[in-house]
Amino acid sequence: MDCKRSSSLTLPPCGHGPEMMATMRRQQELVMQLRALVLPLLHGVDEASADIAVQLFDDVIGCNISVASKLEGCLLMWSTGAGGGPAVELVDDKSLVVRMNTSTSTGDRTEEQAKPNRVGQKRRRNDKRSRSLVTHVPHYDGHQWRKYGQKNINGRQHPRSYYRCAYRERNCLATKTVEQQKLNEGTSSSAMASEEIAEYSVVYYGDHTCKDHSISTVEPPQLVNRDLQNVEMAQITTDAQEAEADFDLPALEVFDDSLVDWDDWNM
DNA sequence: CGCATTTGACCATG
DNA sequence: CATGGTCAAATGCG
Repeated sequence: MDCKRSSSLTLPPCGHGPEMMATMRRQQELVMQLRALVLPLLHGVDEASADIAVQLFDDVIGCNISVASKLEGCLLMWSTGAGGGPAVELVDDKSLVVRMNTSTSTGDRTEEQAKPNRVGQKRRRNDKRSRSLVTHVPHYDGHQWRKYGQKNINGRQHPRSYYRCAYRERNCLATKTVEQQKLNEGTSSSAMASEEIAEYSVVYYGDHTCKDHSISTVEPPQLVNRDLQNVEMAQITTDAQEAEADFDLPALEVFDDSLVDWDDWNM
């Protein structure tokens, strides 16, 4: 979906639309980062306060998303349908196509390699429940992801990476895509987007069903911590509060997985 | 050696 | 037919 976003979109009469949009985006990022910073601290100390904090953060973020969405709608009307690059958008659902050849979870992949016979591995990710956001730290969402693909999307500078939940063996079908956005293209609104850290647009698909720690008949996969080296990290373990920040990213990735629940983000 | 990532190919969808 | 999502062998790292 190459939204040929024209940087020369016709502005609404006030002219502050994109600027407001950028502000909303920035606000969203700040809230997310603040949340990532605060919640782990509260979690080990005061559970009740932590729960309230989770609610509050989610409410704030939800409000932000709602406003941004409406603002985006206004901007789109004014810009004659040119697709913008909003901070948060709901991916529309064209058709939700479930893969038709669901393999029998154990014995399919070993029997052949790269045969065109084995088909049906496709699933269009136009789920109504997808959530997207823009962040500097695309891997701090409290889940373990495993990368399974990368594609160059036409017209995009940076490739798109495809991740699925590392606990897929628990029938967790959550996936996400991470795509680096081009740094501030227009230099339109100065001084705000002038971070040297790249922005990533993260889109989540599906829900995590691996959240309950009650290991149900399936042992967790052997997750090696080596993905902590590259930026591809996401904390899940319960003692995640103690994670040292030996990566160059800010130590925002310390999330207890109970703190992240994107389920109610649909509007 | 076992694991996750990389990367090219396959294939569904529009 | 072009594009994007997924698979899986190859690769590399700890």
